[in-house]
Amino acid sequence: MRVEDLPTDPIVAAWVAIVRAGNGLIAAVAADGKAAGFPPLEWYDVLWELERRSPKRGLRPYELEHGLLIAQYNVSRLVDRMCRAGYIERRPCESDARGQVLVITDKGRALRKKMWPVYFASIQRHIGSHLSADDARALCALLVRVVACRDQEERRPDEQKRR
Amino acid sequence: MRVEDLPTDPIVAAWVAIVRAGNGLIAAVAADGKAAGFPPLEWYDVLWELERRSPKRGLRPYELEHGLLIAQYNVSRLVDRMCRAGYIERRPCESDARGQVLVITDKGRALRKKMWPVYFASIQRHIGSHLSADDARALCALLVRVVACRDQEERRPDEQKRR
DNA sequence: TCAACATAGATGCAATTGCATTATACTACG
DNA sequence: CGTAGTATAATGCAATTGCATCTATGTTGA
Repeated sequence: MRVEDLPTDPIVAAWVAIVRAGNGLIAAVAADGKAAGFPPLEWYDVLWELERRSPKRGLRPYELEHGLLIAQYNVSRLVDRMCRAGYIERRPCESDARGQVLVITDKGRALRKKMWPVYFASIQRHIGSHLSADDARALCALLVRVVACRDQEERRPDEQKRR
Repeated sequence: MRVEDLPTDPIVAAWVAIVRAGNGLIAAVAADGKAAGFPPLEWYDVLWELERRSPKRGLRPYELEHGLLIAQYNVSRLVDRMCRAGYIERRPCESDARGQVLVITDKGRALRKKMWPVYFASIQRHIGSHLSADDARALCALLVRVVACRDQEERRPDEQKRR
C-alpha cells in the first residue's frame, strides 16, 4: 500500500488504510500462528480475557461478546468448541439461572502461555520493526479516538446491531 | 476502547488498536450498508476495482486476489455470485487461455453508484466526525508505513500463504 | 401476584469460508 | 520438440458464520 494509492479525501483514505492495515496484519499474524500449529487467533483472545479478567471469577458469555465484538450465536458456538477441546469450562451461574460462567482450565492456561511468545514475535516483526515506540503511541492515540467515540454513539440509541 | 485498556508495550498496543479499530469500523459501516439493503461490503470493493482499473480493459481474477487480499478460491466463488447477480461478467482472456477477464456491467456500475453515497456518509460519520483532516492524514502516514513494509517482506521469499 | 416485556444463551438451516486437490494451459530448459 | 515445473482458476467437502427463532429465566409495574 502506498500513500499515492489512497483516495484523496483524507477521511476516506483513513478508512481504506485502517481496513487494509487491519486485514493485512490479522492475516499475517494468524498465518504465523497457524504455521506454529495453533488454533485460531480468536481462541487466544478468549483465553486471555478469561485469564486476566478472572482470577477466580470467570466471565459470562455476554461479557466475551461485548469485549471481543463477537456475535452472540458465535460466542455460543466458539465456547462449545473450546470446551470440547478442554481449554475452558462452563459452570452454572449462581446469581442468574439463565446464565453460565466461563473459566479457563489449566490446559487453557498452558496453551495461552505457549501461544504468546509466537504471537508476540509476530507482532514485533510485522509492526515493531517498522514503527518506533513513539510512532506506535501516536497511532494508538489516533485510533483510540475513532473507536472510543464510535462506541459512545452506538451505545446510546437502542442497541440491537452490535456485531 | 480507552488508552488505559491497551497493553503497556506500545507495539502490542498498536496491534490491539489496529485490529479493534479495523473490526469495529468494518462492522459499523457494513451494518449501515446492510440496513440500506445492499450486498456485502466486499462487493463494493470488487465493483470499484473493476470500474476504475478497467476503462475498457477488465481485470484478471488474480489481480482482484492481490488487490483485495482475498484467497484465490474465494475470489473464484465471489465472482460466481456476482456474475449470477448480473453485476459483472467473465470474458475469455485472449492472451492466456487458462484465464479470464472480469468486466463490470451497466447494472454493476449502477449499483456502485447507488452504494457510494451511503458508504461515504457512513465513513464520514464513523471516522470523519472524530478526526480532523490532518489527523486522518497523519493516521494514513503511519498505517502506510506498516503495511507497505510488510508487503515487501512477504513478497520476497516464496509466497504461498498470502491472506 | 401475574401478565408483559427484556435478557441470556442455544440451535436449525442456509450461505460462506478454508483446505486440499484437480484440470488446464503456460514457461523454461535440456 | 518434449518434459518437468509453475501459474490460473475451479471444486468437493468439512468447518464456520449469519439469520431467524426458540427456550428459559429474570424484571417491571398495574
